Amino acid sequence: MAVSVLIVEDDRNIAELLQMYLEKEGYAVTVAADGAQGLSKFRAIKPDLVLLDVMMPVMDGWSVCKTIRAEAQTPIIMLTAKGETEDKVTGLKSGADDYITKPFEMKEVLARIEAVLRRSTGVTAEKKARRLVFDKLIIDMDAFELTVDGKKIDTPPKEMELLFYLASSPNRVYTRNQLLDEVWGFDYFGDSRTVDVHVKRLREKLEGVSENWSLKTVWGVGYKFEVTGG
Amino acid sequence: MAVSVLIVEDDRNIAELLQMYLEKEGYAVTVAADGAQGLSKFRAIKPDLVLLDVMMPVMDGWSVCKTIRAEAQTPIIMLTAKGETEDKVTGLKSGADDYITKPFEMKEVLARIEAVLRRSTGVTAEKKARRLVFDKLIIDMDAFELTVDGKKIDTPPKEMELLFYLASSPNRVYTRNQLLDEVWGFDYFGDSRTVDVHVKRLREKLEGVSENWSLKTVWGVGYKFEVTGG
DNA sequence: ATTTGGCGTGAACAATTTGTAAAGTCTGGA
DNA sequence: TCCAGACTTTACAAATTGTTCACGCCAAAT
Repeated sequence: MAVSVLIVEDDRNIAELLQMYLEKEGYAVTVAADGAQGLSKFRAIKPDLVLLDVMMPVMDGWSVCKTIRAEAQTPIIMLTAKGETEDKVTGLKSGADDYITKPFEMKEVLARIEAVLRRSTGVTAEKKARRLVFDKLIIDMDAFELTVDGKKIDTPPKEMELLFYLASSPNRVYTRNQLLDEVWGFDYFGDSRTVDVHVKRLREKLEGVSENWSLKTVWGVGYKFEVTGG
Repeated sequence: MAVSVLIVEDDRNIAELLQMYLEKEGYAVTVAADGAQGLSKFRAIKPDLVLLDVMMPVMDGWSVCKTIRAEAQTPIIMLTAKGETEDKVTGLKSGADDYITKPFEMKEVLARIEAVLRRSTGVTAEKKARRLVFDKLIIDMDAFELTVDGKKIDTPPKEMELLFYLASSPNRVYTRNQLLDEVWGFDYFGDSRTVDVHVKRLREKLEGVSENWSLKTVWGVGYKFEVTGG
């Protein structure tokens, strides 16, 4: 499957240039003309990487960057005008993975994209992403640690795995049976109410920490890890 | 190319039911009425997946399962009567990949088929669009969210499914009985006026939002989701 | 205009689903 | 073996949804 790149850039010339070049290199490219549109396209297509301009109408690059970071680990490369060096700090703080200054050469863009993808897929190709970061919440399956509001919370395996699974696809609903299949294993034949109990215990650990996400019940269907735009 | 499924089941009703549903989902279905026939058809068409009943004349499910396993890695899902929990162990030992207990819901069968295929090959039948977008209206069955005019509207399962079904084929009329079959399930025997009530509640949520679409009554026939050129 | 069957609506009732506490079971380590 | 923590099951109240029913109105046919 092709690697997909979302370009968020209001200057149509630059956007088209990038698109043309990247498509020639075999990337699947989507273009958004402002921050708001970028965010909505991001949610719709879940690209492998985002090229994000800083100066944009409607919603600037930093905001988009932070919002994306609150929902996903997708690598982000920021594009900014020359001379705004202080932006670099802001950008990296907002969660960007790399940083390119205009005017840039296409070769450089390509090189950086490949570097970032290598870095992130080097982790995700073999293993899946084993670490999820949301606002005030870190789910680290490598260290097997749950960090809530800066504090480590001792959490049993099943709860960790359940939360990790739900949070891996924010906003998506899973039925109890799906969760039993995926978290407990397809050969598990227990009562589906077991899920309820684990959700309850997770909620005790997570409640009141952030307005941006929560474990939500979808009545008559199941559960989801809901993330509201930050 | 279509994904092919072989159903080995001696109960003609169940077999036809499964066939109908799976074909509607885009699978190429072949049916065999007993174990021996199942095995010979398996060898002839080499399906991508096998649905295998346990209790059958001529050659029971376990034997067929073991024989298939000796020749191929094709995923196998066993079908068995309720309450025979020890069969679960036997089934998994015989090499089955999953296990469904009768009576089952079609949705669950589909979910399990897709789960097994995803595990083994990563290929499933074409997915339907699970998300419909109209002017000021988003029906998202993955997140199980109805968004009207930018606001999320809390909507019960039946209403969501009914709206989704109607909106999947805009301008097409469905009779109450068709809707009961498709949304409520073929085995539902309630009053068809139930549909009216759900339509009414949907209309309350949707009224006055857009000129471009509406839930319309087709007198003497049924309902449709009407979309006027946008 | 009248008639007839279909439809909209509100409310009562039934059924299902969920939150939660608590008890029971399992498991690995001391 | 015993213990402690983790997991599962059970039970029941509370919340939410699904269904039925009755009544009055409306569309279409005569």
